Amino acid sequence: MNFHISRKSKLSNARIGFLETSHGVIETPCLVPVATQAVVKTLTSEEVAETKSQILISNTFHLHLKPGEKIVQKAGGLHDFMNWKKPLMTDSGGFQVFSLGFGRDLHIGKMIKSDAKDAGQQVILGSRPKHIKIMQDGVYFKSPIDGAELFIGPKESIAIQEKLGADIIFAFDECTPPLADYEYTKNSLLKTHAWAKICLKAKSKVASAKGLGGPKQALYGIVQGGKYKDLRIESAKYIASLDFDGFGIGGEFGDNKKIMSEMLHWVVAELPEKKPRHLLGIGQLEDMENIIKAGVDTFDCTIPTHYARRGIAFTSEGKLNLNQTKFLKKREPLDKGCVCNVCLNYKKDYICHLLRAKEITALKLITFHNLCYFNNYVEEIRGKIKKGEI
RNA sequence: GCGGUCGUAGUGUAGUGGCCUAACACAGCGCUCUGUGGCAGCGUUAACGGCAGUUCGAAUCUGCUCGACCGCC
Repeated sequence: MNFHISRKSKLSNARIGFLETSHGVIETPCLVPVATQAVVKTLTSEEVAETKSQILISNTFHLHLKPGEKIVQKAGGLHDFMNWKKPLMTDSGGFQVFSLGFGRDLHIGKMIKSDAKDAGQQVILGSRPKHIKIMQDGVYFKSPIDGAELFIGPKESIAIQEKLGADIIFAFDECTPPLADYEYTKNSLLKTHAWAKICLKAKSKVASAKGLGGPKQALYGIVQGGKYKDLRIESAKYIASLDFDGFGIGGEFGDNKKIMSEMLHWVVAELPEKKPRHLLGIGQLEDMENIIKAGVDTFDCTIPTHYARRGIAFTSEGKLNLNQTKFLKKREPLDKGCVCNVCLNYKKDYICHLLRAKEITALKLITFHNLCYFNNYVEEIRGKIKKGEI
């Protein structure tokens, strides 16, 4: 993998870059749609390509469970398996350490809102999640399929990701819970750092016969540190000192936009200029300009696809909940300025009807539109950087 | 015409004298969702067919009435 920066903003940390992989080049900053189970839910890979999506991210944990990396490897790797010709990333499973652990116990996501804090819940040093065991060398999960104990540590994650064969893979980390106190976060950080080193060591230096894994596969380290400035900086410094091809920034980012930008600036200041930075799991429309201005090159987010399946379309008029009956009377496209295939061919009344009739095509149409809308939105931001506006 | 059964939120049901300020599911309306359960959660709107009576007290018992369904002439 190669990364070239073609333009740097004079007004911010924003930059235009080209990330070259063996499956093509992507222009950054760039949204990475989420294909957890080797599919962008509701769409075929060809349809995803039509939404101007440049790269997708799949998930190590989920694909390890189903269908298992051996099946994918036999199919020739993820690209062939899912018929996606462009670049791919795989997340390491580190997020599942949170989402299946404290996330599940406390019914929280990584973006905690202040009312949950008021409930007095906290994760302190010594707290243990109910359904998984976080150990020094990895994590014992319980398979949701047959309840079998399932161990994933840094070595295991890398081995799986090499078999899956994405262009960019991530180090195994613990996504720190947003309710974690300083001590827990610090301790968690040390684990993530130790695992980062093991991941680097575990990664094959020689290309396999099938071209999966090996030197062509880029490995990103992940910065944690929660909401604590000194820990974020410590983590960024440490991860940056290791021989990673790029960097992921994970964990929580506060509960408002201002804090998010601030936290990103702490981290980005410590990362090498020339290597790509990926922000994990963040990408609301209203966040995009800020995270890009903070110096983020790629970012994955479930918002466009996840919201689509709840009937919510993103438009220049804001979020529209197409379940609402008022849309049955609107004979107009989701967004009047959008030229995506859905907006050119379908109207709100029809999509509203499909949603209310529980027809799966509704989810597909909105997913397609939302991805187009998000990708266009990022494209516009790239345009602004090129024009020197941000 | 006679006999019987039954009428509870939009729909389907629960409740058979006081714990009913009437419950549940779905539908409706609104909100939440950031390294994804095509989920889920939260809030909210909304009903005892009608009229008399019995009773301290009626969705519940009685009478009449209206309506639906079934059976028989």
